[in-house]
Parts: sequence; C-alpha cells; structure tokens
Amino acid sequence: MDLLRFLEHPSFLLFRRFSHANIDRSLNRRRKLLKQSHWWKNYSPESTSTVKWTTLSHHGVIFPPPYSPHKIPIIYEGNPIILKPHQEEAATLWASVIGTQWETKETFRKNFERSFLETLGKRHKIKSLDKCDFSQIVEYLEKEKENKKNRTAEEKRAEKEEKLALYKKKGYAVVDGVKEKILNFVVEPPGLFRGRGDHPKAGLIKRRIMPEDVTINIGEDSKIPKCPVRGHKWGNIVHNHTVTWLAYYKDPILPNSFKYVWLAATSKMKGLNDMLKYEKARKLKEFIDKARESYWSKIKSRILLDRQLGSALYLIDKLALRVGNEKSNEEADTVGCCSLRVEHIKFEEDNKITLDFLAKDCMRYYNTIQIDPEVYKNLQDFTKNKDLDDDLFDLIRSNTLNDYLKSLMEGLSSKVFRTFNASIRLQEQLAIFNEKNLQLEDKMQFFIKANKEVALLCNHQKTVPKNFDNQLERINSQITKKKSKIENLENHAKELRKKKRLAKSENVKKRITTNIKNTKKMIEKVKDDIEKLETRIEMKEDTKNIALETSKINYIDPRIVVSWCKKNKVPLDKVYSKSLKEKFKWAMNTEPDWVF
DNA sequence: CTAGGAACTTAGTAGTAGTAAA
DNA sequence: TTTACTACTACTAAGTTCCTAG
Repeated sequence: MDLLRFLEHPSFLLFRRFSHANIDRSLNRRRKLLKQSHWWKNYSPESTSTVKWTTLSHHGVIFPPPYSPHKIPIIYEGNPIILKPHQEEAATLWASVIGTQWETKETFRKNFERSFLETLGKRHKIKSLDKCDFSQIVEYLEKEKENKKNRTAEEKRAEKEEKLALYKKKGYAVVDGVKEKILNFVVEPPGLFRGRGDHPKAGLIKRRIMPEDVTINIGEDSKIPKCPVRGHKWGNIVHNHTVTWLAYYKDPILPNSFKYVWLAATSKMKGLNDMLKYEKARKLKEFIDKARESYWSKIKSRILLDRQLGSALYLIDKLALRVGNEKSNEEADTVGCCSLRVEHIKFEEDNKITLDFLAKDCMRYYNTIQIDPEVYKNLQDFTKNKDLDDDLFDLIRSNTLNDYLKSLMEGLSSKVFRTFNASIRLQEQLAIFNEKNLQLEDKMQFFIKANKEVALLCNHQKTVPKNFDNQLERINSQITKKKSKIENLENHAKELRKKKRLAKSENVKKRITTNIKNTKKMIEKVKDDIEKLETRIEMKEDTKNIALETSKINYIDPRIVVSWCKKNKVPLDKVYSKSLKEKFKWAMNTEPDWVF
C-alpha cells in the first residue's frame, strides 16, 4: 500500500496510540515530508523543462582553512632555507607527494618545478627542484600523520561532531521548499594537479580559490549568504533558474572550464535526471531494431560518409564504446570511437580486429573481437592511404554521429547506447538465473558474475590493491588450517569408531554414536567453510582489476537490480550500499516482475 | 558550420571508518 | 587491544552533450 495512505489508515493511527494532536502534527509532518521526497510518484513533464527551480536558498560555499606555516626549511645545496608562507605551502605540497608514484613522473616533476620556481620568483636562489632536499618537511608531515593516527577517541569524536555540525549548518540547500543535500559545498583546496595518464598539466600547482572567484546562484527572495572569509566578498550573485548549480568558479588548471557546486545524488534534481536517463535508454529499446537496420544500410552504402557513420555506430552499439570527442593538446591523448586513429586498430584473420587504445582516464581498451565482414572491409578501407596518426573515421565527428542519431529517435545520443546495452546485458545475465534454492552466497556470486559482464563490456577497471597477494595468501592459510582441522576430526572419528567397537555397555555405545555423528557434522561444516573460502578466492582473483561499482552507479537501471533481488529474496543491502540505496530511492518499490 | 563555452554525467583513486582477525 | 582488511565515501578529473556566437 502507498505509504501515505497507510499512514492515514485507521489501523495505523490506532496502532500508534497517539493523542489526536500528536497524530495531526506527526501526520502533517510526514505528509509534508512524503510529498517532498516522493517526487517520482507524480513527476510531470514540466519538471524536465528548462526551469530547474522556483525558489532556491542555501549557504553558499565554504573554503578550506588558510595555510598555517610550519617554518621548516628545505635544504638547498647544503643551506637551510625558510620560505615565505605561500612558497612553503607549495614546497609542502611537493613533500606530500614524495614517495608516491607522482614524484617520479616526468611531466609531473617538470610542471611542479616550473610552478614552484615561479612561486619563488626569478631572483630566488633556488633554481632547481633536483637540488632541493625536502626531507625535513617530509619528516614533519609523517609526524603529523602519526599524531593524527594517535588521536584519542574523544578527539576523534569531537572532530566528527564538528564535521557533522558543519554539514548540518551549510551542507544543504532548500529547493522549492525541499531540503536537499549538497554534493560539494567545500571548494577544492590548493594542491598539485593530479591529471591522469600522461596529462600535459599534471603537477601544476592548483591555486587557492578565493570568494572573489565564486559565483553564487540563488533565489531572488533568498538571503544572500554571508561570505565566510573575512575581508573578502563573493565574485558574483546570479539568479539563474535554468541551471541546477548553486555556485561555480573557474577551474584553476583548465582555463576554459568551471568547477560547479551541485546537489547530491539523493536530490530530486539529480534523481529525476537519472531516472529519465534510464527511461530514455528504455525508449531506445523500442527503436533499436530500426536503428540497427538503419546503420546496417549505411554500412552497405556507396557513400563513404555514410559508411563511416554506420560503421562507427556499429562499434558503439556492439562494443559499448564512448563517442570520442576531439581533445585539445592541453589534455591527455585519449580517444573514443570517433577519434580512433589508424594506429589503434589491427586487422586479424577471420574478420577479427584488435582495438588497442587509451580511453577515458587513460584506461587501456584492449580487445580482439570478431566483427561482421562488411564492417571489417569498411574499416580496412578507412585505413587505406592513411598514416598511423590519421583519424580512422576522418569524415565524421561526435556531433555528426549524434545528429544522425537524432534522426532515429528524439533525444537519442551516443551515450544512450552504453546505458542501454549495459542495462540489457545485466538483465540478460540475471535472467539465466533460476535456481531459487541456492544459498545467499551463491546468489551473490551469481550477481557479481553478471555485474562483471557489464563491467567488462564498459571496460571499467581499477588497479589491483597493493597487498592483493597477501590477502589471497591469508585466505589460503585459513584454508590450510581448516584442512588440517578436518584431518584431526577424521582421526578423532576413527578413534571413536574403534572405541565404539570395544565398548561394552549399550549406553556408552550410544553416547559414542552421537559423538561420531557430531564429528561428522563438524567435518561437513568445515568442508563447507573451505568451499566458501575457495570461491571467495576465485571471485577475488576474477575481479581484482575490474571495477564493479562504476556500472552499478552509472549504467545499470536500478529497477533491474531491485526486481531481481525481490524475486530471489536477496536483501538489497547485499548489492547496494547505503548511499546507493538513497540515490536509487526512486526505484526501491519496483515490483519483482518489472522488465527493463 | 564550426569552435568553444557551459552544464551536466561518468570515472578511478585516496583516505577513512568500521569490523574482523589475531 | 592491536592490527589488518574491507567497504565506503569523499574527492576531483575526465568525459558527453547541447548551445550559441561569429
């Protein structure tokens, strides 16, 4: 039953044994809350219009604490040098990177050095990073870390409380009367830019953001938040109803982009968009036959441009590739479908191709796959008379492809194919499952395997944890222990049987028989444990470099997951963390027989 | 018609807090 | 009680998409 109706139902009221006044107050409160939070029950098309909010109030953004100098010198050619605070801050940022992978990265080092020397000024005696000895600062940082680790429980509690209080005070916005969490209400602190892969700007000092850098978006009737840094003021105040951001500031590294302050995933603004994303993917389900027919006719077209369009979409559909926009040379050299170059594709026997390129986040996409001969031939054609660094699809770009998609279905774009195929893939994999009597662990194992298929499709990877081998080793030693335990138990059983044979009284025999039975039971249990540990190892090994969460968060329609869990009596907590359950609260009431 | 701006989604990793094992 | 893992969350980088100005 609808929760609201239930709350109003006489049996509920009776059950609570509230006084009437209390009931009224409580109901009103709840009704208000329900009306506010159950947006998915009665969302209307206009909620997706260009007006994103009517009233909006919040507390602006807050800033990381100012730098407090430690006055520890760096040693330069044998001389200790105490730097000015802002210079010392830069030096300390570098010190915090020493011993990590970043320290030895060529670009990172070069860029930091340039940034650092600039901070010091031309006439400073420090001329080279290589000659700087940061070890005293490193030592200091280590001590600080140690101190932090050794805080008393009381201190930790106080800190936690303080954090919570800040969150309560500043961490939410009120949008059209609904209180919503903010995703990132603290601006990014200064740091060294950790661009991924071979990013040309990695290592640059990311400067401190000041209130003057920040534009606040807030309702006309709302109180303008007080600037939290004394002596400073907000850069700008706007009242833009057509956007969802609460504030933005210029990206301190990339001159043409911004950092935005948004509501959390639990908010209506984000949740509704998320739901609509999946609805769009479901709409593609209706159009997919038509779309595939269309790109197949293009693949066979005599017009080169069409052959490129058709073949590109074929790859996007079949391999769930990203569309691949062009990138400037201020960014790492990564590609997607439309930006593939000749060097990224190899033609093998039997209509197989190998794609080998760096994708988003410099994750390597490496896949050998058999494709249809028509596409194989097309792709081969596209590489003719080209250099290795020429575009494979030289006549099209992401927008060409997206324009074409618009002609197939309203609102269709390339990324919808990824969502569509990922969700479909999970649903298909889960549909294979029909053994209802499995243990929960086995069900979970099955789910993880299905999830893994999606992650593989989308090429979602993660680095293998540092001490992964140790972890396996530990489980293995547990198995060894349990195996020797079984041996002992078996010996014990053997002896019991011997005793039973020699026993005279019936009573003793009976007692020994129960003992034997119990021992056997124990053996079974330990064997079961071993089996569980073994599958745990297997699963761990199997997914050690695969990121399962990414697809769960971004690509898999949560309704597929919820319905499967309900149908198979798997508690949702097994699949979704607390925050994911909140993010997907709009999908929590999905019926067991729901289909994507 | 194209380049780049603006806004929003998707992505992996670092660090932390809570929990299990020793 | 300490140590070691594990499971999350916080963080922020890196994509896509759509739009507008020239």
